[in-house]
Amino acid sequence: MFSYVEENYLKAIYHLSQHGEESVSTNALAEEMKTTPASVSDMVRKLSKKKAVNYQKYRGVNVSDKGKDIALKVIRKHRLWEVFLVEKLKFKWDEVHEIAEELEHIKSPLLIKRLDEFLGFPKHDPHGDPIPDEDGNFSSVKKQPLQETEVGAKATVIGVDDSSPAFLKYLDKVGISIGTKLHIEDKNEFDGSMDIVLEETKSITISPAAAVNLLVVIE
Amino acid sequence: MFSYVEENYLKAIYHLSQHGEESVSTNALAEEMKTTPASVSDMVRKLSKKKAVNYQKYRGVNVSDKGKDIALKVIRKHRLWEVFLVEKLKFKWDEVHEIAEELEHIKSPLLIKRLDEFLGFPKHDPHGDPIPDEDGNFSSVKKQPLQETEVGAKATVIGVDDSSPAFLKYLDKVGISIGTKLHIEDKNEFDGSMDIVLEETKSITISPAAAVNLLVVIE
DNA sequence: CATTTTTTTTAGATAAATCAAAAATGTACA
DNA sequence: TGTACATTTTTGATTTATCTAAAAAAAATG
Repeated sequence: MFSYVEENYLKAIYHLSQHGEESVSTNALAEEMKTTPASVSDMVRKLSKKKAVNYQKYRGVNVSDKGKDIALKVIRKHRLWEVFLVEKLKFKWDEVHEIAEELEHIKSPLLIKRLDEFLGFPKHDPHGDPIPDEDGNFSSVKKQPLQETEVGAKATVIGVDDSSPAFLKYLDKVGISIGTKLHIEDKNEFDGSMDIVLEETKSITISPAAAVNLLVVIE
Repeated sequence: MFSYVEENYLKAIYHLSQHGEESVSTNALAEEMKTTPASVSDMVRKLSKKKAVNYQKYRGVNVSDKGKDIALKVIRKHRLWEVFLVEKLKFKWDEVHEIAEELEHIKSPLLIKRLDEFLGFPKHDPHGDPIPDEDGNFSSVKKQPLQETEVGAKATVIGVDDSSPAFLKYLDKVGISIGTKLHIEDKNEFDGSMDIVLEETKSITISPAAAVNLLVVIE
């Protein structure tokens, strides 16, 4: 139905219209897709003929309901594969994007259903971005840096902002990984460090530098 | 370097030259690839220019060392993904081929290295076909039906020939899956049934109908 | 509001993979 | 050994995605 390339265009149009203008310009799309405005014009006309986008010459473009559905399915696949790569194959957070760009175009819906199940129905990818469900709905829980979470809250680690080897090594050392549940005991005013309890057992103190880069959702 | 389509041609040429003639005809390749002889002619000329095949007009075609290397890498990926689909995602043996046809073209060599590791370095796919290693070498152990294995032997289940739901359900019920280790206690002459011990603990009797469809390697 | 600048589209070309029809080559057997 | 049949290649076209250069439209500016 839709080619690999068309899927990528739809994903890019959806992406750009999400953070920023509701109507996406040809130039902006060309930059995102690393191609020329001329190619974008052609492709957008084609997607319009297929009813995947709303488009009027010189007026920018936007995904239609149909296009949005396709874009969200691709995003769902991308993020599930990222979880797989990090959690099961031990890739680092910053190594997975390129591979997931390929994997996201594998067609079988049953494959994705089974993968989702295998991964335990994750709601966020390793970057903390939400994974849409089969119908394109996002989980309502919002990610936030641990730093901004108040004392007394219980939270689950869903990802990191900083994926430097040093930080990942540190997390490994103190026993934090995706899915780790934690309880915030106290914030120390004088240096901003936080006292937290991991999995109701291990107490640690975490620096503000680490806490801003650790993404959690509140339970 | 080589496109998705070129990889498939190389795989098909390698495949056909394996069981049968050493030189592959245009018509045979067209049938295998579900395309026309005209298309095959074009592609083969192109692969020849790229030094992936040895080819002389009207004389058939064969993979070069370079082409063989590519074909084996694709086969390795295909079979590793099949193991993943069956063992981890609980697909049935006969559902995985089509999906693996897509997955085999994902490029990242690191992905395959990690996948191999994650799966425990399997030597055979769920159909009992050997998985080439990174250098294209096949394991020397040969698969055989349990039926042909002699009394006293210790063997490991590597796959099945029959993937009907009924047979798979039966295997599940008696506790046989890929990797199950078994010891052959006795063969009963009168009906050809076999007494075997699974994982050194569970004794069962298996009918000849089941034993011919169960593929094992001897340890 | 006319002119310049920017953005976008169109036109014409190219590369990859394909096909149907026509031409060339090889094989078989009478 | 030559003709008929089968196989293979070539030719010319088509589709998809892309590009450069040129034209058209919209936006910005004085």
